[in-house]
Amino acid sequence: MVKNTVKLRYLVLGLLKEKALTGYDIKVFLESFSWLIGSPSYGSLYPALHALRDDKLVTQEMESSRKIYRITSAGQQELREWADQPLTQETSLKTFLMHLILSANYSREGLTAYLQHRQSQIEAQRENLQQLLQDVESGSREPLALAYGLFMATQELQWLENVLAEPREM
Amino acid sequence: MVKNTVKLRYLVLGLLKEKALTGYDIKVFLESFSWLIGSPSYGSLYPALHALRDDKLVTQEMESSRKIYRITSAGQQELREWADQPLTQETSLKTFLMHLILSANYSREGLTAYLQHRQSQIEAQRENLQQLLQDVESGSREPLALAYGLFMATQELQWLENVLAEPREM
DNA sequence: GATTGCATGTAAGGGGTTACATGATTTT
DNA sequence: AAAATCATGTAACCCCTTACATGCAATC
Repeated sequence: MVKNTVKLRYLVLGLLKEKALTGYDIKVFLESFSWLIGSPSYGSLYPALHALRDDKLVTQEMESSRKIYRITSAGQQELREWADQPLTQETSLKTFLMHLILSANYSREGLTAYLQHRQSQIEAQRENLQQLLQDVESGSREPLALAYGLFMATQELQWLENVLAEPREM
Repeated sequence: MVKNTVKLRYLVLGLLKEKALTGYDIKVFLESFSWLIGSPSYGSLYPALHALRDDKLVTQEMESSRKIYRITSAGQQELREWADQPLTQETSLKTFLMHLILSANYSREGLTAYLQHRQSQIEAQRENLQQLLQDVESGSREPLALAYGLFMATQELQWLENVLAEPREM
């Protein structure tokens, strides 16, 4: 039975927009980010490709015993519609990085808006973490996790500031 | 029907080891890290607490219309066994942060080993990202995601180095 | 010619989210 | 007394992982 695999669906579609790839290629590329967001298993990746093929959003061709997938115009259409969606509150790092991977599908304005949305969200959470860290002081809490969160929040804000300041980098 | 919710199970158990909490308290605390790893929904959190209670790993008491959960000695035992497990390859940021939150359950040696494991993993992936970024140069790839990954990898390595250099911080 | 890496796939089951529901307590 | 926040819960459904399985291609 063909399932939706919604998140992966658009990630895969976005990668195929850049370049025709095999399932294996996609897996290898996404492995580069596994320390951040993990990497999808073949058990989800291949079914996702089959579903995209069945929905005519990608084509599948054999080439020296490898299956090359190419995005169709219908696929590009669907990807555009997906990218145009209003952004939700939820922006875990995983979701955020996924959007960065698909950033080629955004207009510069859309991308800027997205980055700013992320920025304000992290700013708020950073203050919250700072407060929590002060509350524990010499307490028995989990200061390592709080310290890590605070550090990474600060660094990501730095990165966002740099990227937003230099639009040509986008 | 009571399901297992394995990952959450130990996260919750670890938080309860520090302090008696309600489901709501746990949710609010984990929300502090939502920009990094998301936050579990109540639809998974409450069933996880019920399962822990049914397994006698936590106790449940009413207190002014709130349900306070406390870890039992059986729960502490199970948590220790879980923390003693050999580490797997998989170390997404989510898994890593989860371990940091539970760091109070590790011996200093165990924690050091875990941090070093993470360190060597990120070092390898950082080199890989660097290579990928060079390969694209002026190409049509997803340089924003690669740049983000590389930046965050570098920063996390910095953090790990600092923490490992100052054991009293742990 | 055997081992390792490339490459693709399926079935069962697990762990989670979404959407829906409810009520108590505090604040305006 | 209305609105917002605190607080808990369930059921359906979804997406993904795990474990298993296969075969070709390249290298030793």
